[in-house]
Amino acid sequence: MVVVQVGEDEVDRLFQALADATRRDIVSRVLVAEYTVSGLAEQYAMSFAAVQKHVAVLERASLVTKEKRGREQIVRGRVDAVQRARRLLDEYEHIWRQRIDRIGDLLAEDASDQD
Amino acid sequence: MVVVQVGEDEVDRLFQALADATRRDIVSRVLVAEYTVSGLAEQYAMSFAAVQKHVAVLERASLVTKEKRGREQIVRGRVDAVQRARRLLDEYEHIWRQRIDRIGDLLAEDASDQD
DNA sequence: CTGAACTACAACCATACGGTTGTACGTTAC
DNA sequence: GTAACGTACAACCGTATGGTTGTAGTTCAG
Repeated sequence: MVVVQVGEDEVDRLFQALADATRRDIVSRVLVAEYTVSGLAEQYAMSFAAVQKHVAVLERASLVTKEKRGREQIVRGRVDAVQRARRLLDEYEHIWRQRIDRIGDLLAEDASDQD
Repeated sequence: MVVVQVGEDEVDRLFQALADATRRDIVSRVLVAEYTVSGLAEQYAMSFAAVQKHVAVLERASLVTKEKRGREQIVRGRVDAVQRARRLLDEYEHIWRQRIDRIGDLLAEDASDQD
């Protein structure tokens, strides 16, 4: 089977983390440069705690890492998680291509294929 | 800029739709073959209405289409939506590569680059 | 040492989500 | 025409989500 062998709930967390504009913006920022949590919070019109929660969601989804440096916490983006998400979508496209191939097969053979 | 020009809430819907294992399974099925809604519902240990809701979420995210045929509704996967999601993630990787390039620049030049 | 800065976390609120059951309506079959 | 099928949708429930404020613990500066 072509089904990916990553934990389903892990994938859930990945896409769920990406399903918020603020979080996607955070990801694109921390992929470019390092930010402290408060440095990120300054960028958005919401409370510090709200941004803190967003970062926590991203961390649980492995999209960012936090590293304590003195009294501040450095946030960095993890491109490998992004790549994994992209690869999952690649698989869907691959499945779809097989469908196209199968249509070709059906046209070539008899139409007696059901399951 | 490399920033994609798709509505943010549209992207929200896309990733949010993908953030559920049942919905991802539906997508992979309807990318391979056509299903009726009740045909899909048979595949899962949940009520028909629950599956119906999942399909509605996928439809709102443009990941599937529904086409009425007689008394049944045919569900098909839209690979273009999958591709768009994949392309969004591609951009994140691209941003990340630019960061790598920038690090190279900093090493080559003087370290007087801040913003 | 004291105060300010950075973070963590709990409590709370409104809303959305995933699931259920029940009802209603168009379509097919007999 | 009637019964069964496929679908749509509303109402409801428990829980998760995204936001807030408030409190408390570390760490840095003076």
